[in-house]
Amino acid sequence: MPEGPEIRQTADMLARALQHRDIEAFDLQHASLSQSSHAFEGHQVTSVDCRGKALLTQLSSGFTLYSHNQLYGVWKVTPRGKPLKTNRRLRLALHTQEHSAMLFSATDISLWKTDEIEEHPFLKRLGPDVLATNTDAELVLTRLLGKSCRNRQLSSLYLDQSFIAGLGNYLRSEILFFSGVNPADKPRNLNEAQVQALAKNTIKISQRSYRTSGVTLPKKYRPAIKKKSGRAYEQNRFAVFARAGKPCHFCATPVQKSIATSRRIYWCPQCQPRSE
DNA sequence: CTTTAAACCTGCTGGC
DNA sequence: TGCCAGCAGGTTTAAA
Repeated sequence: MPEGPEIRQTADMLARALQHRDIEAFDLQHASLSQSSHAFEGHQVTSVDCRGKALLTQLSSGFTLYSHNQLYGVWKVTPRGKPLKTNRRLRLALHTQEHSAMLFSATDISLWKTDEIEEHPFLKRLGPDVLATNTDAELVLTRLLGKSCRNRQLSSLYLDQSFIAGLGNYLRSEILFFSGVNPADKPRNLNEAQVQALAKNTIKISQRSYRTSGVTLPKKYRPAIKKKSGRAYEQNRFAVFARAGKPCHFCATPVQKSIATSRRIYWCPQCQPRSE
């Protein structure tokens, strides 16, 4: 169940386990890989990167593995040979001397020649990755005010991967909230300060989520929580997302919930008034 | 051009 | 306990 920050952490995890290590064994379960042993046999993983929510595992064979987790795919890394308890369907496993990296459940998997990966139809349409080092607030601002974005509702724009890749449903609610803008507004109707805040927070909140493994609510608004999982943790990850009816941390007004672009969205009517 | 609705894939949860 | 409907942090497609 990943958005950009979670996918980037997965890429980091895979890189730690696989990068520059010999692939000693592999298991190609997914149909699209059945004739692809040559890409893995006797080779190494050169790098693991992500573009939005797509993972790109580059191999020394000159091929790059494209995989997209969608809602349900998941990568697991274990010490080599340690059995893993799961009912999920294994799609792909790469084993180094020390580790096993296994991809479960994902269906969107394909192998590309590295120099042709840009031809992938999904990658071709992506905007800049929100967590890429050269993506900054200025770039987001430029895109917000660009022709194809400025007249669209923020609620729609902030799920569109061609605007900024890696944004997703919880980041949408959180970024709009911290920017004090209403989901129904459009970039062209915001004032200067609002667009600037929005651009800045798009980067800031995404980076915070990456750094904290998915927590966008600043520490000072959260009770001390020991475990990085469980109900208390889940209920205090976000400022507004999944907090319908609960008091806004800034003004105590009940958080609103509705459906926008077929997905849940949350906002504070007091902190995020319409600007039109 | 922009928005909306439905469909698809798989996994998990909650209600009966 | 078992089954099923409904939902999920995603994406594509067609249609309005």
